[in-house]
Amino acid sequence: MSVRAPTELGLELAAFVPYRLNRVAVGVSNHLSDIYRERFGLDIPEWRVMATVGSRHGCTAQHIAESTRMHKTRVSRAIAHLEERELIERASSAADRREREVRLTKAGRKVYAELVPLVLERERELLACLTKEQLRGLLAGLDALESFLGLQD
Amino acid sequence: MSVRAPTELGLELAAFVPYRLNRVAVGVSNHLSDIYRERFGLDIPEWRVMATVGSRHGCTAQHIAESTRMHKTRVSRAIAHLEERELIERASSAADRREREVRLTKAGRKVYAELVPLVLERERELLACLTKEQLRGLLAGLDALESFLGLQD
DNA sequence: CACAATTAGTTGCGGATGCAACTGTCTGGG
DNA sequence: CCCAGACAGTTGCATCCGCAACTAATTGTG
Repeated sequence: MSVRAPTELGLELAAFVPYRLNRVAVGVSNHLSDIYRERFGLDIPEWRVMATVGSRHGCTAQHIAESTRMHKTRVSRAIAHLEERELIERASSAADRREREVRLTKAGRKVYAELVPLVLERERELLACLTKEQLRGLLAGLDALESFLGLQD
Repeated sequence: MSVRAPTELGLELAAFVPYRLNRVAVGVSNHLSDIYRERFGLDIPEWRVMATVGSRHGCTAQHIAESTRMHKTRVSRAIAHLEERELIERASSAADRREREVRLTKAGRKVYAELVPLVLERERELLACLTKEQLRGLLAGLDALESFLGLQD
């Protein structure tokens, strides 16, 4: 199956899947970030840290970095900002004092509890533009690409 | 606070479509950039400028910015780098002297001619991990999402 | 024809980011 | 028991990026 005419010499970015994927991912991210940026003042790394910490009962920066695939310095700085805003708190782990256990504060849990439903609703709105077959195909395509690229968890 | 099942209110990033799209797009972009970064020393903005200019016979920075949806300053700086490397050249437009017509130099056309087949081959390799059904679903999903997000050309 | 508004493109600046080097802590082979 | 190496996390530094302000040229409107 050919994506474009095989005789074409040039490259049309608008039909080039890596480029289209990037553009759609950025568009979806912007569409979503309206919520956590404008309403809660979070940027992308901070939102991802909140999402990761909120779905567990405490975790390390190392775990957040692996889970979100962000660079450890990006995680470190996002954690520092969130700690300043008192949305998360850290305690040195007793078992390994190199580690610091990250948890949501009461204020952080409040933000998380407000934010998650809004974000899931945005996802639902977004996916509503797809037919069931398109959604199934898109998810299957993402599965296959994640597998090919070694991105599975 | 009330007891709740984490799967009801919690958010699992690994199953969250905006996050999966971003991760796959970054992975695909890295997979692709091995070619233009390591073999030709181009970064992403430079590669996109080359791809846009190469498929036309001269265009303006404005056109490149619209076509690639990059910020005009990002385009301006990429063009400056490529001009230093003598892969592109600029000439003031006679019709509108604010504009500068961007073209590939001979060296630029050589890089473009080598690069495009390699990049298209990478895209083919990537898409080969998908079944026909998955590819059709993915492309249909991208179409629908681009339309929903107002990203059509 | 004059001048305000618009457009193409560049640049100063503050903030974000990744890499490498660093601190402090843990661990395993001798 | 000790020290080299590994590991968690932070920070200095160079670079990248977008916003806003700027220059220069064009267009529209009276």
